[in-house]
Amino acid sequence: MSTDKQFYKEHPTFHVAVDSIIFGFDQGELKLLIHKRKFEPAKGEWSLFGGFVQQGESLDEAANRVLFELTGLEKIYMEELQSYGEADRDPAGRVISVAYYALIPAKEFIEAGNSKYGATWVSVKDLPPMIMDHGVMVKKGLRRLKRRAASQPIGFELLPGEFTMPQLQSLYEAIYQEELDKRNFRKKILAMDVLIKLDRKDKSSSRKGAFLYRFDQKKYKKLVNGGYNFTI
Amino acid sequence: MSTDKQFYKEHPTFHVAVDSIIFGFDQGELKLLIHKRKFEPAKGEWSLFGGFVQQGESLDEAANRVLFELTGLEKIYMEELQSYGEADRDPAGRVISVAYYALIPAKEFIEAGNSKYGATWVSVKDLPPMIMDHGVMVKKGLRRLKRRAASQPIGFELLPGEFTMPQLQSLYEAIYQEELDKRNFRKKILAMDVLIKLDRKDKSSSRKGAFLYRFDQKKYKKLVNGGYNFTI
DNA sequence: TCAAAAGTGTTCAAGATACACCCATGA
DNA sequence: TCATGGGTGTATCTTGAACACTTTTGA
Repeated sequence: MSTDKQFYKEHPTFHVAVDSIIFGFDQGELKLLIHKRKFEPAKGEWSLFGGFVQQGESLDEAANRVLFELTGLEKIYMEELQSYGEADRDPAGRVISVAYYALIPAKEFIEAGNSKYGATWVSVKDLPPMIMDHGVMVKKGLRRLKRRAASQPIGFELLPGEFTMPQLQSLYEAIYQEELDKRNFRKKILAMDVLIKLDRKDKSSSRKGAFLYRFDQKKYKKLVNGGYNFTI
Repeated sequence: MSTDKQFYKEHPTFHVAVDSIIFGFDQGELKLLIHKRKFEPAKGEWSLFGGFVQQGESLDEAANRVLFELTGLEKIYMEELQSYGEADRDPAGRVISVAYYALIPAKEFIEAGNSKYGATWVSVKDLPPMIMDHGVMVKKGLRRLKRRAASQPIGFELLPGEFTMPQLQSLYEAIYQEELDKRNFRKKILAMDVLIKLDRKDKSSSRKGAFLYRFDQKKYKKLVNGGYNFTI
């Protein structure tokens, strides 16, 4: 075993960071959580939330830790997006960064934006310039979100546990950046038979009120095991 | 700037490796290029081809270098798949690995398999156990290939520049692991209008001979820019 | 002449799209 | 009573799936 370590030792080591593309949904808009960088270089410029991987910590663990330190949120939907390893991507030294994207439920939306880290939600339709390759990461994250949302029920991660049809539709419209026909949308979603309709209404956005639904995780898993394919 | 380096310095560094899932297509079968590991631990067990990232070298460059050193091939289709960063994934020490998948054209198939590194092509339908998390990587690579092949014309990367319809269909059957109807397959492919039919035939597999086609890269790019979506 | 692979069209079913009006409610 | 957003059904078109026979040619 000592010979192997010998072997590995010939090779260089690198700082490894995780950067998170954190999406939220509010006011009918898809938003991204960013902050102003606290140290040089590029101090004061917009940046994703990131941090260095520590000893004994996996990449996933590092990503979850960084998100937790920032927002206090745990058990958030997170998925690796892509690694960024250009030798000169960080002017302050070589850092290999693994980008993750995360979906924050609407319920937790406000608090996350009010954290002590100066986090700010910005609309994905109007993104400011960001440091280094963070803009590239976000673009890639958006593309991935679009594709994933069409083929897997991850949209629900961006909504509260109980939501209305108009809310759900508005979310998909924000992700796809296009308007959908509400009759066809309902038909499609309900045909998949993964929603539970509650007998309560949400009256916060209309006098009539809209029925609340819940996503049926168990039913969904059964369908998937039976070879079912979620598609919107 | 020295303060930043100071800042980075507080954080640990890691060995970073690339591991390549190398697919080839031959005899109607989708195959994977692997070799027997040359050093402890797990010496002599099946392993993907990998290597450590070097100073001044990006991840993509490292992946291409490793593939070149192994097969002598350049300009091969390669794409990052996923990073693997469990703290204990390598028993000989902490290594963060970035998995890539590569598609080797049929033409280069044989030479790659005959390299001095003892490379061996194995059918993806009958994979041997592999070291560490390499089996997991391959599974993920296969899933990705399936999805990509359905939505982007990457299948052509696995064929020679000129190919016949039966060959192309056989490739898709190998990727999807299911049989396709040849009339429907032709209809779909030809309807996309990205193939150039040549007036020559390949007679190596039948007396009648099958017409050769080429993939029309330019036409495809135009279609994509026009919002077209490749789908098989 | 015949074996073996290449090539070709049509029918049917399902899913996607387009589209317009009534309902419930609080102010 | 009326303004606002929620809710519903049908007709048409497009797309995918199923399916069988003829052609070419070298041995």
